[in-house]
Amino acid sequence: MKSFLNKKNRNKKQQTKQDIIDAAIKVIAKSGTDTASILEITKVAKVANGTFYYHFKNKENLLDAVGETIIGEITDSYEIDWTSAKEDCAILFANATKTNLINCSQDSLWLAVIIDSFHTRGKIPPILRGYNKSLVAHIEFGLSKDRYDTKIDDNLLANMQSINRNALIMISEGKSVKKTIQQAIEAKLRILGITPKEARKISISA
Amino acid sequence: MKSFLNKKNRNKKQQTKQDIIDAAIKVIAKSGTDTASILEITKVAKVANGTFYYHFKNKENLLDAVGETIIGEITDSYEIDWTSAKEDCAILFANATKTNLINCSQDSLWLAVIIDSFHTRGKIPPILRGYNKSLVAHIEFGLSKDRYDTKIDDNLLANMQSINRNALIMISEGKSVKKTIQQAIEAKLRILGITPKEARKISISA
DNA sequence: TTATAAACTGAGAATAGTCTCAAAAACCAT
DNA sequence: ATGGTTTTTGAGACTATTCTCAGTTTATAA
Repeated sequence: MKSFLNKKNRNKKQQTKQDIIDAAIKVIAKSGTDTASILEITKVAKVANGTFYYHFKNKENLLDAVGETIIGEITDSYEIDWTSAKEDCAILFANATKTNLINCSQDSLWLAVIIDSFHTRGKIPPILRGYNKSLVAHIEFGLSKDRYDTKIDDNLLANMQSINRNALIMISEGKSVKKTIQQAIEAKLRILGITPKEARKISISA
Repeated sequence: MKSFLNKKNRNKKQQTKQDIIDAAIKVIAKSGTDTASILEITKVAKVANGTFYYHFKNKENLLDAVGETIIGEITDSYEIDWTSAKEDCAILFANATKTNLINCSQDSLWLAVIIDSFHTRGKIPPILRGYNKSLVAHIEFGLSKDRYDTKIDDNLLANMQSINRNALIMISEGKSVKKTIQQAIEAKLRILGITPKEARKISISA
């Protein structure tokens, strides 16, 4: 069967879908994933309620799309090949943390959605999966060089994530971005086993 | 106007109220604060829906009562007068953390509710308020003795709380209580500025 | 026993949310 | 313009939840 979809039409459809995602981000930022309702999202997006169900199977489907939209923009900083890098891995890690937190804080709506995404019951939120993988690679490298002094497990990863999350909350509440990021880096390095003094030095120069 | 409430009757009323709170804890542990419904809570408590509204103004009112019930049982370990203590404050802190985490993990339902209470939008959950106050007193003492190396601010407190929360999550997922608590203590001490080696030593002997 | 106030009940009003669907509108190749 | 196709619409079916209230039950002081 011949498709009558031409480029212009596809753009139109895409645009509506994107409008809904954008509206969802606004609504989630305001009321959180759990309480955000389709009805309000379609109202904000200025489309009929039924239009939502033409583009998305259900709410979960929408949340995935929202997650992907945001992940796509903030995960660049993790794509580091630690093994081939020449600099001290603690310094690289500090820089990656900085870039990442700055990326997340660019847009206050996204910031709110990212913070919200941290608290899920049970399963790991999609936004964090990629982060964990790259984090583990980095810590393993640091351990192999005797640079860190810790054990890699769920607890450690959770603590690292929490430090990120707390930093983002502070930033969203208006605290100084620079200072907050410095503190986050320092806390992470200390947990990894860098001495307090050195952790401070690295965090300040990052 | 004379009151016809005698002791027995008052106990009856209190009992019903307590039944509802207990049921709420069960339901919240299963489905979380946000999705727990009054209808299900009253069903579990084996009282009519209307009875709930006789005892509580609304859901928020109930959640406060639940929080208070749990706080009452777990905050004992914080009631330490740091300034008059003779032992090293880091060791005292490690012991307090241990006692506290053990208290929280005694009852799996409470554990779930406490973990759930950590993620709230906006205001600090009642369960955490008392904790913060005592935590600050402790860190201030440690700083005055040059035992710690950090700055007290919201970020630090949030990170300390997150470490507790993550430990409780690990415990609720079946990880070894002893090991998890040790890790939590170690992470907290490191963030406070104790060197990795000493933090490990203290956490192991706690 | 009886009168009175407290405690409880459950039907249902009010509200709010998800999702379906038949019909309408918009789009575009011919 | 025409007609087939895609996209959008919004009424409403369905489900779920909060909360009210008139009436019932329970307890007990007198």
